[in-house]
Order: sequence, then C-alpha cells, then structure tokens
Amino acid sequence: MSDLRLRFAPSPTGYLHIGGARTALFNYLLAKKERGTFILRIEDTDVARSTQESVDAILQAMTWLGLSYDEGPYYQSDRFDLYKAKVQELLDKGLAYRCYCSQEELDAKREAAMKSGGKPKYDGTCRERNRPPAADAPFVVRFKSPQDGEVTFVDRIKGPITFRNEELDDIIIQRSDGTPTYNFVVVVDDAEMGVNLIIRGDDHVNNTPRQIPMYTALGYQVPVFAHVPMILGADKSRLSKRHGATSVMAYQEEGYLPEALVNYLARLGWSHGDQEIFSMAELIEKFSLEQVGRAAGVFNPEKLLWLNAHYIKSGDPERLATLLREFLAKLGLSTENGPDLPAAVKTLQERARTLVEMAEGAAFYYRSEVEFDAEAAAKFLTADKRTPFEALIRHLEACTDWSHDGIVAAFQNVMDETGLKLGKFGPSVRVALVGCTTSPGIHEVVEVLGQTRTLVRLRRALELLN
RNA sequence: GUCCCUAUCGUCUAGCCUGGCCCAGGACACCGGCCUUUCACGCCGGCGACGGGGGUUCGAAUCCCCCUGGGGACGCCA
Repeated sequence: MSDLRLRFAPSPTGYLHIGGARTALFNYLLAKKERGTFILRIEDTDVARSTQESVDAILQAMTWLGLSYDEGPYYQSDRFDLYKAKVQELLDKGLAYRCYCSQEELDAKREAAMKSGGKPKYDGTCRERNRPPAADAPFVVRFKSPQDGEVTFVDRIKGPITFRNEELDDIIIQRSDGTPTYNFVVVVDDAEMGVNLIIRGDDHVNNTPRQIPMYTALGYQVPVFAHVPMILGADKSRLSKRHGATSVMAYQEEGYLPEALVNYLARLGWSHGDQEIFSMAELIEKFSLEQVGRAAGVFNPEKLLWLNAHYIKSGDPERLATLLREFLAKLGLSTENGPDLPAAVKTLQERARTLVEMAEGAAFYYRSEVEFDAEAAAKFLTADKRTPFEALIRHLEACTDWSHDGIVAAFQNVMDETGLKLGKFGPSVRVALVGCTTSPGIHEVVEVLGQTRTLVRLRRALELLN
C-alpha cells in the first residue's frame, strides 16, 4: 500500500458518460498500479439536481466496467456540517465575507463587464462592506481571492500553468440558502480525505487557481493536479448526445463488452508505443500519466466497434453465451430447447461485432421453424435440388459420427453420388437450414443444429421444392 | 470579449524532453487483391499527416518567437 490517494467525484445529475468513465478509469488504473487508494465521492451539493437514480446508474456503470473503489461512496450531502464549520472558520479569519448583492445586480454587472470587453468577474462591492444593508438581508459567502501576484501549479499532464490573480474574482462558497458550492467543498473534501493527486477533466483547469488559495487559507496542503483532455465528437465540439451514445450503459445495451470500452477509453488520449490491445491487468501494469496526451481527442465509434469485435472473437464462448442469452431474449427467443449455446457462439464469434449482431446471427438456431427470406427461397429452393436434398437427408440420417469430419463425409457422399460440387447445392442447404443466404459455414451449422433439427429442417424444405 | 489549454495521416496515436537512425512508424476507417460453399475472419498491398511564417543549427516533426486553427473556463451547476 502506498500513500497515494485518488478519487473519482461524479455529480449524480445523470448517467455515467464516456468522459467521466475515462476519468474514473485513469484514477483507478493509477491507484491499482501504485497500490494506492481509490475513493468514490458523490458530489451532490446541488440538492435540487441530484438524484438517487443517478447515483445508482453511476454505480452500476462503474461495476460493469470493473472500476471498484477502496473507499466510499462518500456523499457530500452527509457532510454539510463540516462545510458549515469551514465556512465559519474562513469568516472568522477574515478570509471570507458576506455578500448581499442580489442575483439581478450580479447579472447586470456581468453583462456590463462582458460588454466592455472584460472578464465578467464579481466587482467586489461587498468585500469591504462593514454591516448588512438590513438586519435580515439574505447573503451568500464569498472567498477573498488574492488580488495581485499570480498562482502557478505544475500539472502532471500539462506542465506548469500560471494565472494572474487579478483574473480571479471572489467566488461564492455558500449560497443564500446556506448550502455550500462545488469549488469550496471539493477543496475541503479532497483535503479532509487526504487526496494527494487529483486526476480530473480539463474543464477544471480554470478552477484550480481559485481552489489553491482556499487550500492555503484553510491550512491544507495543496495536492498535485493532473488534468486530462476532453473527449470531443466527430465535429470537434464537446462530446454530447448528438454525437451518438454518451452513456456507458448504452454501450452495454448495444452489445459491447466492458473490456472493449475500457480498452478504447484507455487508448483515447493515452498510449504505450504502438500497442492497441490491453487487458485491464496490462493497463494497470503499464498506465502512466507521462504517456497521457495533452490535446483533446475525438471519440471514434468505429474503432470502439473494432475493439469490440476483437474481444468477441477472442472471448470465452461460455461467458459470451451467458451474456448473449439476454440479447436473444430481447428478440423473443429462448435457448432452452435449442442447440448448445456456447457451440452456437463459436460459429458466430468471428462474424459478429456486437452481442446484438451475434443474437441476430444466432436467431435461426433457436427459432422453432425456419423463417424463409422470400427472395432466397425463390432462388435456391428450386425443384432441381430434390436429388441432392434427398441424398443429403439419406446420408445425414445414416451418419453415426455427428462431428465436423462425419458431416463433411456425408456431404462428400452426396457430391460423389450426384456429381455436384458443394457450390451447386450448398447455398440451397443453407437456405433450408437458416432461411437466408448468409450464415456460419454450412458444416458448422449442421453440426451445431444437431441431427434431429437438421433433418427436420431439410425435410420441410424438401416439401417446399417444386 | 477576457483568460487558460492545445496543434503529426479523416480519426486514435508513435516519434518531440535527450535535434541527424523519420523523404515520419502503428492502429481504425477507406480502396484494391488473395483465401472461400455464403457472410465474415484472416493475410497481402495501397491511399494518407509533421497547420502557416520567421528564426537557431552543418542539420528541425523535434529548440525559440509570431500567426492561425481547435478546445475549455468565465453560474447562488459540478
């Protein structure tokens, strides 16, 4: 165990999205690699927007991805007393002050500042105010940010970053309803929880110079920061719903394997030479902040698909079969009275890129009756196939070795007897057994279907030949 | 608008720190071919980038400056 303490701190206002998942992954990987502690903290200070459903959805997605945490989940909504005390401490030290400006006043000031070409920062009206305008006037609490000099921090990914303090304004740390705000609680919690390396999204770079003075004001040690670049959509704008699915669990529903998403997310913005395929164990072993890129990256669904295809091809048939059942069920199919599912999976592993595709490809195995594609039936189930079909039925009936070799031998007998090449009647047999013209290899299909089902389907097709 | 970050094939990236091995390598996608009873897989080949301009240097993708492009932040959201 090292003393490295990391955290993932999502706010429960929706599902876990792709960007959050990657941030969580990087934290997880480094925690595992360095044998540190990975903390999960739920940032629900915005009581109105936070929901239990979102918490559950985030937890579920993390479980699916295999991102387990060592501590937590902590809920900020359980810690309001602590924040209150810390706000009071700053007030007592004179490092924070009550601000009585109304929302409307602030909006007007912001707009005016923007118009005159400046940064829309708070003008500090209440900074030096001595007493409230009225005894019961509502107020927020603002942190007194330093007004001159500059803050510099060395980002583990981007290097040194400097801000002039005059760019900063006095941010609100407590709302008029008494609840604390993000920029304040994140500092208190990270410090109180002993987090010493903060890996978070790029969009927080600008928050960092406002948070650093708060660490100091509260007597905390400033942690190290590592800001990972954003994930963009194909049009280079911030990834959002209009670029396709952004929810982690949507990928599960679309038939993706968690290892494919993990692998993809890891390689988006991080690299290890030319290697593309990484297991979780390998990522833990090889991950390092030094190899994380500094520029934003475009989310490429096609590459994710390719990775998913890879993991389906190389996956364990038994496991894939277990996962596939749910997808077959969505098609209204039960595997109970059908062929052995892992065997069926093996015939589809190299032709399905997702479990959805695999379920579609496996459907014919589990339908009680073949559903014929009209065009395929018209083209291939023709009267001239009667002879080879009868021969095939005879040889398959007589087959005592229902193995790949035994089945190949039966087909060979038909070829010898009729003088027809496989290409002459194979496609018709496929349509008879599957219903359409694309499927796994015909011998494989026959083998997996089994003797009884194969013969039933061939005889029924024979009746249709006329 | 202001501030911050960033810049190698369409996309993800290697190389950049420690200039020459790079007329820039890998992967996805795309295009051709091979394999083949179908569809795929696989294999082989092709297309394709150092944003622009100045420097520094014998030599720059690599170092410096400017420009431009892209992203982010500017909330009593997180």
